[in-house]
Amino acid sequence: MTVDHGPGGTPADTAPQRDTRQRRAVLAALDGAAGFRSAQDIHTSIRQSGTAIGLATVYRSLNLLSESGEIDVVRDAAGEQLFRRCGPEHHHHLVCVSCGTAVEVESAPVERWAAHVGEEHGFTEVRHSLEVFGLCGNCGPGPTAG
Amino acid sequence: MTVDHGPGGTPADTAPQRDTRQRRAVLAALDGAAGFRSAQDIHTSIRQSGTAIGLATVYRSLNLLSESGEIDVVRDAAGEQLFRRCGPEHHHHLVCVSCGTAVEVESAPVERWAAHVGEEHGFTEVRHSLEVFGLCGNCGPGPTAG
DNA sequence: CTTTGTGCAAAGGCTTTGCATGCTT
DNA sequence: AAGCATGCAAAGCCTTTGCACAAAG
Repeated sequence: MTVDHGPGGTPADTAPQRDTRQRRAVLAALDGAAGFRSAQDIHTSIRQSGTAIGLATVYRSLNLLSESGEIDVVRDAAGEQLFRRCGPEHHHHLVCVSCGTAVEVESAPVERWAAHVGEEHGFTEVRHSLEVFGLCGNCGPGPTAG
Repeated sequence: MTVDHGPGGTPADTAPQRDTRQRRAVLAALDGAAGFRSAQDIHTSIRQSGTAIGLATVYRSLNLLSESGEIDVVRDAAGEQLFRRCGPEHHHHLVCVSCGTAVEVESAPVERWAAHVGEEHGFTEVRHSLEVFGLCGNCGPGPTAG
């Protein structure tokens, strides 16, 4: 899944970024989304809401945002990057494979487990990526959903 | 990280596959590897060992193998697919980011945690993908490695 | 005015696909 | 003999990059 905050946790190397309409639109699109969204979805969404913006700009903004640690990036099975805005703390997501809704979940046990496993095998600078997928209550086993 | 056995566990829908030299070479390359390898690495490796094979064939074989559940597929941060042969059982890997060595690790606690988290949020058909990365003993913090 | 951001389109990398031929069964 | 597998190369997809213009500070 590849959640990538970077090995060191919080990058915090926030370069002075300008305040443009496009940059704001990207943030807004992220905020308005229930779960993870692809760059192209975000691009389409912004355009549909009336703001002119290029796909390259969306990618550039998204990359800056993720480098600043302001958004999380995961990668789906197809290799497409998915973005979501959330706090800088380390956590994981429970993602609905049907509607894309994502819930941030407590992961303390996993954090410990990962650290433990790493030490046990003599690994250092241990980090991990984890995503949990499933069908949420709304999309769950029903007449049309599965 | 996206380990993809498919939602149902073991696919087992093994279509009759032919026994070709190339197919064998791919399996052999996987067996001879300490950890995960990219399709292109495998391709190069096979050619270097004297077997003629096309890149497309490597991809096709790898895809068939993963669909049959004979190999695991993960995806690195760059979006490249990495393959590794391992048993059909569900497990996870501790991967060295430097040399690619992969260790299969006990994951019972994580299995339970994932199932628990899913239920707690009303999710069904819960599955997960997880990889732990780090520097192994050989590549660990040293004069040139870190 | 200087610097950074934007747009368009082309390029880039990884992966898949089309079509004729070879090998497996 | 029949059919899947192979090879090569072109196409496909997502993403990044180059260059000139516009906007932000």
